[in-house]
Amino acid sequence: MCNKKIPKSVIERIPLYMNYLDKLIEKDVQMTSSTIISQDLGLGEVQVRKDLNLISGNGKPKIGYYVKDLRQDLESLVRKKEYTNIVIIGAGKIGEALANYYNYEDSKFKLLGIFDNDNHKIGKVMDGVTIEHISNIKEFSKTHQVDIGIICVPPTNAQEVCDKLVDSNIKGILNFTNVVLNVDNNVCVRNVDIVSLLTKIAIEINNE
Amino acid sequence: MCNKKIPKSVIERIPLYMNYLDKLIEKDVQMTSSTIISQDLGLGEVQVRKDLNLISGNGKPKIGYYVKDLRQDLESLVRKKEYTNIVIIGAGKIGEALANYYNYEDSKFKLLGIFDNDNHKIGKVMDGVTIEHISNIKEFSKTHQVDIGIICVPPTNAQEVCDKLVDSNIKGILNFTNVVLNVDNNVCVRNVDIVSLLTKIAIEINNE
DNA sequence: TAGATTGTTAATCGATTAACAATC
DNA sequence: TAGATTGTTAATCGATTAACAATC
Repeated sequence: MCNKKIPKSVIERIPLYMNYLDKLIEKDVQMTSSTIISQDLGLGEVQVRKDLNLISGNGKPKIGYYVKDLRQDLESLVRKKEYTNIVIIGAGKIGEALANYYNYEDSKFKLLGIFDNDNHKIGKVMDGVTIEHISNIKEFSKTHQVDIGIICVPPTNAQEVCDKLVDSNIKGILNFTNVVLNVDNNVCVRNVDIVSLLTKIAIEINNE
Repeated sequence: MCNKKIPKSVIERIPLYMNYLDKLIEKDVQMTSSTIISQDLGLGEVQVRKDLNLISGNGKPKIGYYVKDLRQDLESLVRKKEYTNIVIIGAGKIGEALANYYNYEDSKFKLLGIFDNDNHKIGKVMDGVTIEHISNIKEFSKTHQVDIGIICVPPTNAQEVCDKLVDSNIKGILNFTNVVLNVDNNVCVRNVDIVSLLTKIAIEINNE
């Protein structure tokens, strides 16, 4: 469908560019350039130039980039519709924190549903969304176009929940457990394990 | 001090190996090998062999590795003392969720303190730790050896809090805001921005 | 025109993978 | 010994950086 394949390394930097451009738009800045962006973000100048050329290709020599156009080019890489729809699985502390997360409101991610397996929680409303039973997820995803599922359940249930999401045709998973999830390679998984992150930091400061 | 410099790419995989070995130890498995590990974790065989050789170097031809010894070699990369001490800055939803995080208990990370700037929260006990005012952090870190600070404050306060941590001689920072923190390069920062993570997933599933 | 910025081509660097000799 | 595993050396791959020509 889209044949412009973006390297992993570039994908890692895209949110950085998006946040940066959003700030420029807030300040009503019209134009920018690879040089300026690279300085402000602490990246290599050529790296930024290559990234932007790949992402947009609308740079003008001597001029640079129109901020709004560039922002739109980034946006179209991320979604072809207005919102990316997400669901949260697991209405515990982490799930709750995510549902309330201060960044959602002005983002293009829309929380469609929260699911849990604890009957005491079903029916409760969290951040304007009613908690449903996990067994409803497949039915739910038939009527709602769910793009990403966020797994915030205890590790023992992680793979089982993951399988349910994949079975519901959800193609993106954000995994907050420390379990290495087993999925088809057409499903995109990213992991946020706090202990793993702390461990990596500990290694780096321990070996300075 | 430690001249065995570990490449970034290897550091990324170390928590994976640690979790894996922990499971083997639970199951009382004595020996393992690069081949087995690579299959179970879905990594390249040579990659695992090279990693383990760099990390430990105690592999025996035809035999493989002693699980417990290998686990200990990994441990000594992460810390030279019993615990890595952490503090949480920001006692909001995210901070609270992290303080209660189900993984802490059996990990080697010890939560020493929680700090906030909201006087209503000071003195409250959260997960057995009393919330203190952020202005106490420097004094606190003189008497406690704090290794890592976790920033869970609103974005507008992130850089200011970061500066306080660095000023308190804390060398590792886990940043839960979407702010690009400005630090000396002897400080190690890792970022966990949910929206950025979701964005990267959205790009990948949008460009399949 | 001169300067600033672009995009591209070539060189370098680092990480992964392949091939293979060494060994318990 | 033969097989399984190790560690190492060489080849490949991808990402970054350097050099430079093109252009508004």
